[in-house]
Amino acid sequence: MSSSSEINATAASLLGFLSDASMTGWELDAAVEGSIANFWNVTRSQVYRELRTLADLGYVEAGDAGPRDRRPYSITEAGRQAFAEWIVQNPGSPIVRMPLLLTVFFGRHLPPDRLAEIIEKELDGGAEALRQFEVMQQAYGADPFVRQVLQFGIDYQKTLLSWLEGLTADPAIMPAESEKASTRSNRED
Amino acid sequence: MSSSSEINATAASLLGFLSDASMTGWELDAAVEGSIANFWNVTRSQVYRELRTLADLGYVEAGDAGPRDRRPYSITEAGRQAFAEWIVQNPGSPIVRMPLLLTVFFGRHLPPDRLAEIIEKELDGGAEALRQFEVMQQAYGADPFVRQVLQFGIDYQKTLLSWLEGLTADPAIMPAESEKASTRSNRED
DNA sequence: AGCTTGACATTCTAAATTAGAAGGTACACC
DNA sequence: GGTGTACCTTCTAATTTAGAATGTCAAGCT
Repeated sequence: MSSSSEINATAASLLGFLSDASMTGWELDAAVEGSIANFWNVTRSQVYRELRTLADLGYVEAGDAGPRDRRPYSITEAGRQAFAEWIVQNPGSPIVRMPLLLTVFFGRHLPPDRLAEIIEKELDGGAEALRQFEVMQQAYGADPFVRQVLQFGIDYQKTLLSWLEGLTADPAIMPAESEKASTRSNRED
Repeated sequence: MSSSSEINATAASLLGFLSDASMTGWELDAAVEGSIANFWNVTRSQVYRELRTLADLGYVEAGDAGPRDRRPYSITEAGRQAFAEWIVQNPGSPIVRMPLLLTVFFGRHLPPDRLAEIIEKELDGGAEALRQFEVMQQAYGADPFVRQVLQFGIDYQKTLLSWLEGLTADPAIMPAESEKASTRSNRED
């Protein structure tokens, strides 16, 4: 009630990063990409746009342009306060778009072979993502909060993977499973 | 390559519903809300807009307006084909926005008490969502594909819940946990 | 019957968001 | 000293969103 200007979660995240160190838009984009991108999608243009908005609000301050118009932004006292006000709020409801679940939902319109292919590919992708998260947890382990978020990524990927395996094992979905894993190792691509 | 007009996943979903029965925009919105809304967000306006687009493309046909401008749409042969072409594609990558994870990620800027509150609330919400999915699985159990999608919802919620419980148990995150579960069963609301 | 209320159904509009093209700079290497 | 590539920001058109605006019918009340 006391604060009239509510910032959105993306802007708030930028403030969050900036409260550790001054950064340019480019660096912020990289920071986002390397951390929260998996559960909070931000495009590069949005980083720059929000940065300008935040500057207008007085929450960040642009330093002098460096080498390639490289402009470092630093958080202001007002910015720290805005961030503090944002983060105590109840987090909003998640918004997800999972095309895979759409495909499975309408799966009865899909040739079983094709579905099997799709699931196989998702299994590969999921395993890869899981590995990524595990590597990141090694690297970023310092902050326990960050560590827990990465842990969620790991838990989630594992859940996804075993669900996918459950799909392949469901006879109502994969009826024509005649040949088992024996011949599997032959085919590669 | 053979098809020039690619439809988006939302439009495709509408075709998916319409392949079972003709429906009005309102009914489609309700169908979406009662099934895929959890993993594919669609607003009402988008339903109507896509319906018009699909009509322009010849994938659906509008029937005569009924009682309250209520206009039933039915899928055409071309529509069935477009849907068939859409569903065999590789599902795109998921896009998620989870404010909760943002909050935890920046959790060190948050008073521990407040974080505990937030987690508690999320635990409640998650338990409720889990119940919902379980009820839905009872009701919609007919189609095994739908059943599996609901199963994913259940698995996911369970993962979320145990992760949240892990958070409350992490001393690096919840340092001031003095009183344990003993008094918990008393409070009901 | 006439009136009121609320649920039903669609359309419209302003704002937010996105993807990615466009424009420009500096550094490293030849 | 010239050239290519990676760096860094800005811009624009298209898409998407939330929800206000508009209107209709049905049921219950007097």
